[in-house]
Amino acid sequence: MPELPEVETVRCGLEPVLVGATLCDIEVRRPNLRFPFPKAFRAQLKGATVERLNRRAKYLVADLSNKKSLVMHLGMSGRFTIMVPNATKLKDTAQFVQDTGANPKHDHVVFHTSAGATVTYNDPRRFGFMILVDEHERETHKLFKNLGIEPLGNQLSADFLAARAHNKKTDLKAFLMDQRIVAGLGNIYVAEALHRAKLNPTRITSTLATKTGKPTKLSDRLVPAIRDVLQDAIAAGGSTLKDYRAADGALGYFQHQFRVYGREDEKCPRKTCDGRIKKIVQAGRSTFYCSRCQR
DNA sequence: AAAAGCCCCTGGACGC
DNA sequence: TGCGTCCAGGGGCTTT
Repeated sequence: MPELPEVETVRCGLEPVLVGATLCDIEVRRPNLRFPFPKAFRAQLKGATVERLNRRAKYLVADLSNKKSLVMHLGMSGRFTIMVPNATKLKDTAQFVQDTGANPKHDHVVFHTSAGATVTYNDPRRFGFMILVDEHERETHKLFKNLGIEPLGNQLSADFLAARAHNKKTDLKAFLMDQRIVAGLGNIYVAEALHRAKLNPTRITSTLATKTGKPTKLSDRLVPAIRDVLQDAIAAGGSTLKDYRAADGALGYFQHQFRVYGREDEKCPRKTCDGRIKKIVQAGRSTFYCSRCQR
């Protein structure tokens, strides 16, 4: 499910409820998600105060007062819902639960804050996970140490892309999906960024750079395409496919702005292009693009 | 070292 | 209505 814009939307929703809150209890309703919960998971969280809630790539990182960080990944189907004290009247609660559309049998973790709020993690496919890392591991843990740059930070540049693309034989789809290069893009936003940049997802990555590893005009185009699509998606509250919701239960609306993703056989949305959107499979996953204007 | 497969898991859409 | 099949916002791990 969630790529960078969805995770950022969730982070923004959770932040006002969790930051500054003390976790007075945690229900862990099964032994594992994708990975087993860490030993003493509940005990380590209980009584801790959340000092910050950050996002790194597609991870949420809650820094705790006990010098640990709770690292959470939503996998494909993970979502959070918040209930605050004012909405706990039975009728409101029932309505709210119904509105979120989540099957309560997949409510795997419930955080209770001292302010009376409840934050529930629901994840039917259980590809998500939660782990605890020590303060000193916040950047060196194996999940983080190989992560690439944040695409919305100032490290993303044509020079950077060219340097990483130099001599690479993979295609652009794989290049942008590789979290070790740029972290946070996924299947949707790679497709959307490549359309905005007029670049074919099957293009060989090394063509983003000259023989000496300097940027070509192609990498110049790719940088704003990546930034813009992510910023636009965050502004729209992410994308809602199937069951994604922001933590406050709101739907994201960026899916209405998809230019190619899920639009097989539709006309290319670029006004000056009369191509149609194609669907191909790369590395076992669908790719949507216009073969006319994306070269 | 880089790249390609396999796999984890549930549920919704579709065809018969 | 009830199957069986395919597909889905990810990424760790194993194999080439």
